[in-house]
Amino acid sequence: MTSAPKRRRRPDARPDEILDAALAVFSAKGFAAARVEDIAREAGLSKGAVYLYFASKEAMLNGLVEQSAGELAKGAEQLVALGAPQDPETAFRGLLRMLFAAMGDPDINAAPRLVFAEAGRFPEIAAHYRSQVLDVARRALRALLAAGVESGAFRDVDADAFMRATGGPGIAHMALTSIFGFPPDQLTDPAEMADALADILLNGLKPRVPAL
Amino acid sequence: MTSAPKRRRRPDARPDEILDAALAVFSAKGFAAARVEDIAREAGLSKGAVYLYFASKEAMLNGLVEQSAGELAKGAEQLVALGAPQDPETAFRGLLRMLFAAMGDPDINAAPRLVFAEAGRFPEIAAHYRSQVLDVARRALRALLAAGVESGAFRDVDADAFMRATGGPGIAHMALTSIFGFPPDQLTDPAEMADALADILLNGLKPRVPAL
Amino acid sequence: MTSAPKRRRRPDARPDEILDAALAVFSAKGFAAARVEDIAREAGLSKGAVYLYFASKEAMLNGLVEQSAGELAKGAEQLVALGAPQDPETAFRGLLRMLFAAMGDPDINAAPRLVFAEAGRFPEIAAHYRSQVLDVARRALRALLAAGVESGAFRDVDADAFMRATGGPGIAHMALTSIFGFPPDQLTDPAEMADALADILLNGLKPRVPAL
Amino acid sequence: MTSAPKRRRRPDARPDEILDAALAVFSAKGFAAARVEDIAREAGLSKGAVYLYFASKEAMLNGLVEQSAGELAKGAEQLVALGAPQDPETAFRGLLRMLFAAMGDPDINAAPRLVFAEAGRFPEIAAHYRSQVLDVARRALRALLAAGVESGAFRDVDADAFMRATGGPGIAHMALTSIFGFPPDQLTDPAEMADALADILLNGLKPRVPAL
DNA sequence: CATGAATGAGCTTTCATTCAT
DNA sequence: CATGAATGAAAGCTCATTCAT
Repeated sequence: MTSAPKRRRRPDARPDEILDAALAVFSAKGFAAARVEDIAREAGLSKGAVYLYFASKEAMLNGLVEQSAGELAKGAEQLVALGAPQDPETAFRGLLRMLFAAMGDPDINAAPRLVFAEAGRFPEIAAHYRSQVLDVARRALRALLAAGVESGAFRDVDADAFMRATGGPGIAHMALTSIFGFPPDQLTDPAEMADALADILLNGLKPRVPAL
Repeated sequence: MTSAPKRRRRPDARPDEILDAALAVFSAKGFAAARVEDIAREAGLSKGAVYLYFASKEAMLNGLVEQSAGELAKGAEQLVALGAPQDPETAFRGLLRMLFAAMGDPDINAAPRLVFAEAGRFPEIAAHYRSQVLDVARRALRALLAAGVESGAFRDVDADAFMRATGGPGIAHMALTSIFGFPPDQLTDPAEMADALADILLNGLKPRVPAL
Repeated sequence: MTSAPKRRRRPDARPDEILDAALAVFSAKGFAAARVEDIAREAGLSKGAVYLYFASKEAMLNGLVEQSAGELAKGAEQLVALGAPQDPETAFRGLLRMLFAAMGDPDINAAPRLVFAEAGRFPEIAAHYRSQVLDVARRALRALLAAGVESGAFRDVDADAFMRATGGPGIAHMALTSIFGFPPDQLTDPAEMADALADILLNGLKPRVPAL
Repeated sequence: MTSAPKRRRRPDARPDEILDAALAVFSAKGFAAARVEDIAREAGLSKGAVYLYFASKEAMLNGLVEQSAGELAKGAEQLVALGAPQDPETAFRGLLRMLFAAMGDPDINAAPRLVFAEAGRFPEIAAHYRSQVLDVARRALRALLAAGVESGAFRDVDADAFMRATGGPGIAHMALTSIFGFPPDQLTDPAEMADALADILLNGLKPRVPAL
């Protein structure tokens, strides 16, 4: 509560503060159109100070992506690992709920949105995301799928199709809400949306009755 | 059919040639990093000539988006309108096949990818896409859903959830293949992928047996 | 006498005009402190236009050095080659006159001064000057010396010492007049200065009388 | 004589340590491109500490020049003053030896090289060097020349020409070896080079035989 | 005395846009 | 219609200098 002395607030928080600011500005203007000075101002620093912590604008983007990729992958993996063995269906519902909650929150989906927008022109970022997020997610989903097949809850569908069926709606949700400002007609609550999806997908994954 | 001297084939094709070139360059470098000179070269014109047809770089982006939005919406609408009344399930399968074929082809998905990447910073583009593509798609899907419910093929699920469940996997497919270069494990053929998805979703949409 | 249209005076003279301007500005401020904008203004162009002809500030320096090195070496070589066979002493006097005339004229010695000042931090420039100017000069002097020895006009002194004895005073002249603004006490005319030097050196190079 | 803790050896040596560091960095990169931080590191200090001793980067350059100018002039003057009365020829040989030894040693000629490179854009430095070094050297040479004339060893040549003939080869030696990395063909030893020069010049300065 | 985080002016370079030809 | 030289407004990055600690 003491007066904050302009300079040197939290000694080691600077890099993270800058990354937060960078995410905000990149997210708002795109990487190429973002100005370092804007990031600096957003972080409460001068332009030059930013370069004490990051060697270039691109270094900030990389730092950002690494940070977010780590969090993302860890989250999904844990969730699946936790619930899968006991009850694949419940684990799947939980996964979708988390996915929609994250993808529907502009603050949380800012990093993924950025990666979507920029990965096309930064092969390193694409590769990093692929190995740190997508591959991890695929493994997690494959495990979940295997557990479900084992328990008799799921049919043995193609893992890549399963990944698209599961993750795709989340991405679509993000795009519709945070990029296009699409007004939701009925299902405003992410959890309800997730449950509605889970309802369709779990039903669709269920083993068919022999007669059919 | 007379021999054309390379240039000035169809006197009015210039704008479209430029838009094609612009799509290629925007897609490769992003709007902000794309140089008008590159677009001009790609179109076989001088830098100055481009400005005879478009008032600014942003005008090219708008033209591009309008063009692509028109095509996209028309395609989806027609497909649904055509097949829906007779056989909603077959129409749905056809829709998914078209979606995956389009989203898996880098030449075709270039425009949607671009819109995804740039809509965040161009509200007009977002609005245009929303009204010309998303709203149209929603109406078409709603009609398809209604037809399916009517015929007893589908349950009456939420339309927005249905849209996410249908379009999402297509977007995911585009991202995985064209942005992240994700290697498909088993399902390389878009049609098979579409069918696998249709299999899951149609099953999931099927009305439950009362007993269950 | 027609009105000069601001743009496009002599179509292909631009690079040379820019190099002239660059020499003036580099010479006045040094390479590092020179601003491209100053060069542009000196050349009657905008900042950006300079980059239509040279890729970078350093490219201008290189262009400058190459240009000047070529002229310099050619001049010295021709002079020596012309007079040496007939009359080494006269050729030597001519060489010194040319050297002092060049080194005493700020417009002419600007390029050598620049090379002196910057070669230390641009190894390529040093190497280029060494091979294109210094080595050529050494060969020319060696030939002159050999001709003089043959004709009995010179003793057979060390070629490198001869080079220092001949070129050094020229460099000193340049430094004293153009760098330090040293006021000449008596010998203001470069030709007289050259002749006074020639008098000392030719006398010193003369074979000693056996008795002495 | 007690063990010094590395830092703070001689309390007043700091300025000189900084000047040493500054000379090294200026010499390597040129004044404009030299960074104060590099100088500080070279001197084993923090960037800020340098400013406790020098008000600005330019102040370091001035300090450096003053220091070196003093040493240089004093050396030459003493040498000439010492030997001139007794034996002008020997004094001249000694002067040349000292000159070549100094000009051939990169550590010793660093300061003169720097002055050569920068005096053009720092009028104060040029003026200081002119009055503290060049004028002193001219007086010393004039005295040596007068002594030689008196003793019958030298002809009465122009003093400025004499200065160029004496100092020029030294400057050339410095340039060839320390700036251009010119490979010496035969005379590697500075003393031999000085003697070869002395041989030519002393011979050239000798009064002519009446008959000639 | 000493530190090093912070500042901000200034520089090189790029590129959308214009316009004389 | 077409060209491409020219413009000039940015923007990324550097670094001399300051100052709270």
